[in-house]
Amino acid sequence: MKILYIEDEVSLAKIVKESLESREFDVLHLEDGEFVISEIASYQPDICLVDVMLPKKDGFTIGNEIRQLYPNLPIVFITARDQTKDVLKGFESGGNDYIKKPFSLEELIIRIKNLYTLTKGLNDQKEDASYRIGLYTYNPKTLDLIVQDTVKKLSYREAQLLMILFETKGEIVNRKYILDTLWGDDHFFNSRNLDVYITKLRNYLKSDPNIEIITLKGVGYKMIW
Amino acid sequence: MKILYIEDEVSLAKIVKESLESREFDVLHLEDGEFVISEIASYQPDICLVDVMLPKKDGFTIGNEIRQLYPNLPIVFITARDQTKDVLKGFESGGNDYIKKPFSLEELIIRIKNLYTLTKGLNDQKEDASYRIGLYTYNPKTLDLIVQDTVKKLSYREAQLLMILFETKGEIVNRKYILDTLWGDDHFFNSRNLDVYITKLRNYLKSDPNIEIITLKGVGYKMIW
DNA sequence: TTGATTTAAGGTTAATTAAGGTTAAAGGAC
DNA sequence: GTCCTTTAACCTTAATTAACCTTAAATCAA
Repeated sequence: MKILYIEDEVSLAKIVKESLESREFDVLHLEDGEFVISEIASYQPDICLVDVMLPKKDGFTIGNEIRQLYPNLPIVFITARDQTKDVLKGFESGGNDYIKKPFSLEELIIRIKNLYTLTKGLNDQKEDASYRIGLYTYNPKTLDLIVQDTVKKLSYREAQLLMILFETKGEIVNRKYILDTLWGDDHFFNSRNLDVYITKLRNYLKSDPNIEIITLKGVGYKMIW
Repeated sequence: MKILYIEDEVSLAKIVKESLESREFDVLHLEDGEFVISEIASYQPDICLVDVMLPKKDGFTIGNEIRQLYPNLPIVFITARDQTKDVLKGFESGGNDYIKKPFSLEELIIRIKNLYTLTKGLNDQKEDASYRIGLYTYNPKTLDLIVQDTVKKLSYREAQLLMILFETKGEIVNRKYILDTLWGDDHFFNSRNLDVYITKLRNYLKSDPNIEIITLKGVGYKMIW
């Protein structure tokens, strides 16, 4: 996880950078925001940590510049103790947070992690993405299978099976592979179990006639849409 | 091991103090040297860490005062980057050291370390470290779970469970892991106990519909928001 | 070679069992 | 007493097992 850190107090910055690095964060420290846009372009940070009180350009101005080009890049502002909340209000959107000076390192790390996980779905397609299966949308985080207005929450087993079929879309998955993956072995009872779950999924997915879970007898399954 | 730390830059001081404390040092921070003698008398430090550049009374003056009354108390001076060695020469005796700003925490610790001992006490100075859980804010120190205007004070067990779920946000936690961690074993009664606390937490957290504690039957739980 | 028959694999639905949820009451610590 | 934790009773739902049905491949008779 990469953090762009803009702070003019060199003594503080050095300590914070060092501490963050000891916790496996990757930190680039800048003393001012002069070249922040080009730095973001080359460094590709996951989060920005910006001191509000800066000599050349103040932190909010920098924040605005970042927002315009990178609307989903989370920013944590570091503000003076006595600064009012009102000043920050405009920035308290989903992608921002602030922390008061003097701050606890623990608190800073928690806020960074929190903000990052909150927003990572926005920039990063991988983490919070939902999958499209024909007319359906499946969200692996919430286990929700959605079509039009209806939401079906899948059970653990259903979700596991759907993911295997999704991952191998258009290809053949061996029955044995599914059984071993989900139940640990391909014992007779589990085999019948799999049949049951295949039926369930076919049922859940029947709103879209183009989605098919094709049986390849003696071999496995193939899901297409 | 107790450290008396005199530093006027509050931001830097807080981080240094916290970092030292996280390594089992006990730190008393003063923003100036005004009452240093009485503080030493009551706090009984093993070492003093003194910034040279202070607004009211400069660090060397403080050092001299300490020396007169406590000739054997070691003092580490923190000096500005461009300050010459000559200024410090008079103080480079057996009982003193100095470190240049900006300094590495590791370097500081090495210099202090001659009296390093492990103590059990954890850092209890963390002021308002709090966690964000959806619309909620949770303060692990006060055990307050806050949403809008309402504050719910969690019990010990509730807090433990919430922390486990929080730490593993978005990931699956095994039921067994929770049971072993909170109750020491996964006997039947404890298992029912866990169910009770899951219900409680779900209730407390229901103001934010995006927060879910998903059951993965036969496996565990996954908290998302 | 081709259609009928066999057979094993898988499909469907329902019953059973096990896991967990909910609520309330009992027990304990302060 | 009061608050928290544990125990308990009963309820709900998911996972498994079971029974019976269907289908596709394999075998076989003409």
